[in-house]
Amino acid sequence: MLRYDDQVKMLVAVDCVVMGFDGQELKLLLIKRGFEPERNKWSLMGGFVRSDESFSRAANRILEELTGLTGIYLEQLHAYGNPDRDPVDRTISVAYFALIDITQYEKQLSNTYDAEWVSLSKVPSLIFDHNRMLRQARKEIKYKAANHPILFELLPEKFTLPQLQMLYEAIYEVEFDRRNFSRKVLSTRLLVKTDEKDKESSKKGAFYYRLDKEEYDNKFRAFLNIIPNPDKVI
Amino acid sequence: MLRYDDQVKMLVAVDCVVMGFDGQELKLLLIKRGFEPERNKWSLMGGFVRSDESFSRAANRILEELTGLTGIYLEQLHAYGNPDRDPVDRTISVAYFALIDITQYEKQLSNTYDAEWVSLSKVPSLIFDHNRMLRQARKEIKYKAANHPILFELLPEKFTLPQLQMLYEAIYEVEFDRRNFSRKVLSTRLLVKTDEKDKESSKKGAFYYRLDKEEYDNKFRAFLNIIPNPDKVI
DNA sequence: GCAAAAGTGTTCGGATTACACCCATGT
DNA sequence: ACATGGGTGTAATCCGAACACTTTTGC
Repeated sequence: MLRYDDQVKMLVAVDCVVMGFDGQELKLLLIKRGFEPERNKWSLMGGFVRSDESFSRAANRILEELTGLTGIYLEQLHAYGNPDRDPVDRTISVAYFALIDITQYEKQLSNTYDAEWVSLSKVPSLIFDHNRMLRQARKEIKYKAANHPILFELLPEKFTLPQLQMLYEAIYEVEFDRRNFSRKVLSTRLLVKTDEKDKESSKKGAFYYRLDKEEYDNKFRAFLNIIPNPDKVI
Repeated sequence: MLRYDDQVKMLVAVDCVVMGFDGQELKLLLIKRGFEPERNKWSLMGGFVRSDESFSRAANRILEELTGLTGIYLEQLHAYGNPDRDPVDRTISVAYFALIDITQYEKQLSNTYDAEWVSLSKVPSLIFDHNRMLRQARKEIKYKAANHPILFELLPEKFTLPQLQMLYEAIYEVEFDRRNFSRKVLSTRLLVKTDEKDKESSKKGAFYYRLDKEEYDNKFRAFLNIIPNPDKVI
C-alpha cells in the first residue's frame, strides 16, 4: 500500500458565516460553543470535516445540525491555516458564508437550537480567528454584491423595492437615491412586479416584486453595477 | 491535555498555479512530479504543509524549493477537499495562484530545476484535480484583472503600452482599441513614462513605462475598469 | 518615398446622476 | 386636507466607444 510518509496530518474544520436581514438591519448567526476549549464562548457555526465528506457537504451538514437550515446559499470564502489559530491542536478551517432570509427561519431557530441572531453592529468577541473570518466575509459580500445579485438570498420571496434598497443601504452603510435605485434594479429585468402591495410600512403601500428565477440564474454571474460610485463605497 | 477525540486528520497540501507572460503569450509553470503516485506526470507546483507553517509560508517555500523563485505575488484561490481527489490518502489542497515576469526567471529555471513553462493553449492533462485548479485560476485572474491592476506582476520593470495591451488581450482573448486602451491605462496615473524607447518591435519605437510604486500600492484594491464591455468578456 | 507601428484628438451615444413633480391613502 | 412615503419623468453631465489623423523611422 502506497503512503505519504513523514507528513503531518491536521484536523480540518468548516466554519460558516451566516448572515441575515430582518427588514431593518443585518444580523449574524452565532452559537454558544458546546465543547472545550472555549466552551460557552460565542462562535460561528463550525465543525469538523468527516472522512468521506467534501467541504461543501460538511458545511451543509454542520449548518443543518446546528440550526436546522437546509438548502441555503453557501459559498467558500477562504481557508485559514495559521499554526496557532487553534490552541489545542493543529486545525485548519475552510470558511463559508451564507445568506438567508431571517423571517423564514427566526422562530424555528430560537426554539430548537442554541443559535442566535446578533446585530452586526453588536457582534461580541468570537473564538479563535472567527472575528477575522467575519470581517473578510463582510468585505467579500460588499465586493460581490456590487456586481452580482447575491443579496436576493437575504430577502423573502416577495419583497418591495424600498425593502431591497434598505438592504443595500445596510450593506454599504450609505443612502441611495430612491428613484435611480429603482430604475437601475428594474432595468436588470430580474424582478417581476406582482399585484399585491405591502401596506405595513406606508400608507400608499409598495408593490411586491419577486425574482424572475430564470433571469436570475442567467445573470447570476453577470455584472450589474447596482451601487453608485462603487470605488468610493467599497 | 485537551484533545479533540474521534476526529479525522488529513494531509494538507498547497498547490500553486504559476502563470507568466513572455511578451507574446501566457504560459503556465509545470513540473514533473517526483514521487508516487503519478510520478513523472505533469503537476502544478505543490507540496505538503508542515506542522509549523501557515498556508502562504508553505506556498512560498514550495515555490522556492521547486523553482528558486522568491518574493512573488501569491494569492489564495480556493480550497479543494473532495474525498477522492487524491487516491492514496485523504488530502486536501489549498490552491494559490502566482503571476510572474517570465523573462526574469526563464534561464535560471531551465538549468537548475525540472520546472517548465508550457503555453496556456497547450496544457497537458495534469494529476488529480490540477486541471480544475488551473481553470478556476484563469477565471479568477480574468475576473480580478478587469478591476484591479494585478497584471503588472507579469511584466518586467520597464514595459511599453503595446506590451501591456498584448498582455490584456492574451488574458481576455479579444482585441482592444489601442487609443482607448492607452488613455484608460494612463488615466489611472499608475504609470510613469521614461525617456527610453523599445526599438525591438517597431521602427518608431514605443516608450517604456514603469509602475509608480506608491500609486500602485494605493490603488491595488481600487476599481479601475480597464476592460471594455466587461460583462461580454468575462 | 513608403510601409508599419506609435502617439494624440474629436465626436457621438448611452449611462449615471441630480433633481421635481405626481399619486395613493390613513389620519 | 394634509402628511407620508411610493412611483415616474427629465435635463445636465460624464464616461466609454468608435473613429481619423499625424509622427517617427527603417527599409
